[in-house]
Amino acid sequence: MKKIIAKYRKRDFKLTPQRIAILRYLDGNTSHPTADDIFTQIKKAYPTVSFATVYNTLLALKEKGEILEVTIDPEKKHYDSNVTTHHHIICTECNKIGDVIKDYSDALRLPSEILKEYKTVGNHIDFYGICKECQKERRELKIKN
Amino acid sequence: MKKIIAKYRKRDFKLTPQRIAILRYLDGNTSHPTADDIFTQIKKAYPTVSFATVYNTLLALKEKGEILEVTIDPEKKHYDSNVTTHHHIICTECNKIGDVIKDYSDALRLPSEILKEYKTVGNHIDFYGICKECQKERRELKIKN
DNA sequence: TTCTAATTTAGAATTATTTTTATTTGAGAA
DNA sequence: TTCTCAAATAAAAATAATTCTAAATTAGAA
Repeated sequence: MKKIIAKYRKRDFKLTPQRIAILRYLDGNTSHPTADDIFTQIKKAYPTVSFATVYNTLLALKEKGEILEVTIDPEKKHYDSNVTTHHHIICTECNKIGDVIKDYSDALRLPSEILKEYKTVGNHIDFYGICKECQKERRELKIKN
Repeated sequence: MKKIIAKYRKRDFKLTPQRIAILRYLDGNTSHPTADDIFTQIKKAYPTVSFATVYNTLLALKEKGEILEVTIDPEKKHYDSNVTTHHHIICTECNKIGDVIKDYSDALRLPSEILKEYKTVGNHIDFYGICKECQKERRELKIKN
């Protein structure tokens, strides 16, 4: 974390205690939190923190390329501090978002009609599945019924 | 369209004039409209139509598997009457959503760690690019400046 | 034609997110 | 260390998408 603070100090990003708390919370966090998750967490240490601060900070970090906004849950945005190439797998039962560390870029050749029409700049791949815990719950339900 | 009406009449889906108008609007429509787009369109013929009707109808159709909810725009849901395997390409300038008719299912082999953890049920692939019109606009801007 | 459960409507409520505004503060300059 | 001010904060209001509610209407079965 020391490193992180030093890094931001150099980068036109005023380090306030609230921002440091948000950075700390996001650093290495693979839970893909929403703005509300972050707000709830930061509120524990800074009871007066406002949503505006959380959203402002997330926007600033997004613009710096330090975090990604994850569009995968139709109800709300999630945030991911892992900006390296990876994908997500969402449990269709509990909506938990997991990481899939793999680069599929070579596998996705677009049809020539599309390449003619678009200057392509990237892609998103998400997977859907049922996680181990939810599979277990399903088995237990089956036994009961 | 006659066919469509006959099809729904058989399927536990009460056909009201509003619903027929929504079905007509969605049939073969590749514009990936939002609930608001649909509402605005239907209002022309049925000025008293409410958002609740649009959302109710979309939910019913989604549950029947007749349309897909497209989670690609972080601000709102889009709907797609094409339920066959295909993908989307979003223009990063104008946010227009285009179709990519191609099946990549063979190309996406999940890592074994994931296969151990999840019973996989599907995937979503989206592409990002700049569409022809926006490329043109960019060129014209460059000339002006 | 009648009946009834499903659907529609208008409007209020809810939820996520953004904006506004007045006040406070981090951090560089003196 | 203190001063200064652009940037950040907090509280609250605004906005936008979606859902809920309760009363009125209606599609389609009988």
